[in-house]
Amino acid sequence: MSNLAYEVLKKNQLSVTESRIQILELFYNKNNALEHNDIEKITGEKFDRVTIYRTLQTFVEKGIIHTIPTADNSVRYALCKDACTEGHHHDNHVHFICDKCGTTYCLEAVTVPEVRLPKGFQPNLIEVVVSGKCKNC
Amino acid sequence: MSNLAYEVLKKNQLSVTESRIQILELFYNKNNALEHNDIEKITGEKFDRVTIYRTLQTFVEKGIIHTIPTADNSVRYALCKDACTEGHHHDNHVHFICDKCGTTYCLEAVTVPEVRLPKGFQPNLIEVVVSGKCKNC
DNA sequence: TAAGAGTTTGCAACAAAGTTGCAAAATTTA
DNA sequence: TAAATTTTGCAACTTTGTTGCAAACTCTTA
Repeated sequence: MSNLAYEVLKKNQLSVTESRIQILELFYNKNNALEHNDIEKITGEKFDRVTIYRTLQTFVEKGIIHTIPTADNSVRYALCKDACTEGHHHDNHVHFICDKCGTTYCLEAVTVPEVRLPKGFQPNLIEVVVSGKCKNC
Repeated sequence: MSNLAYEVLKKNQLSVTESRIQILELFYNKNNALEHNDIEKITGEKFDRVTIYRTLQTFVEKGIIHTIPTADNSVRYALCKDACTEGHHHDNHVHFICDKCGTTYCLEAVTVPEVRLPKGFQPNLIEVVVSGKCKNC
């Protein structure tokens, strides 16, 4: 069990459990976004489906991971930068989804451009999702 | 039955049926995005769930409507501009989702800004989804 | 405008995705 | 280490989406 995952849980005042440690490590090891289904497959029968749902939900609430909007209806999760805190996400980076291999990347280096909205619309969060061919395809 | 819906179906070489006309009119009347569930509720028991799914799918394929990416796992559909043709969507406009009332708008007037990607990433489609408070909230 | 070809619909049955309540197990507190 | 608290796994359920097929409808064309 890695110290990193342990410390992140502690820092967020979460009980340290097998499932939380292992699921969190999955995100640290694989450096791109994961779906609920991926996690279920990777961890095999180790954890109940419900536990995985609840763990992901908890991580989102605590600002440890964030969801990525996709045009198909799949829900993907990725690690948040340190700046994210409970209830307040600041992942103003661009997401990239590869059309070929399906991998979803958080392009931390690419910041979200300014968007001019019509009168009356007040922006809170701007999500940019680019799809195309990734560096490995 | 409106001429507009009828003509759009004809232009796209689709058989003209009750469900297609009525669902398409829904989009023309309500000027913002709709979920499958909305349509089911509005039309009541008039059409089978399966028919609605298939109708939406057909419309997407023909480029009559497009899907909007959302961070929650809901799938929303909105009318395409005329430029969209079968298999080729060009809705390079910004989408706005209101945090308060949940309404999803296509901001046709706001075009998607340029995004600089790291080496090796080739963009194909750029989706921008802004959330916040809309003009009516 | 009527018959035949082709398409679409509704039903049933199923599969996948997500949620809830609750007792048992694990973790934390003191 | 024992009690208090939290989390897990199970069962049951709801919602969402898919597939095959016969019946109904739409389109074609003579």
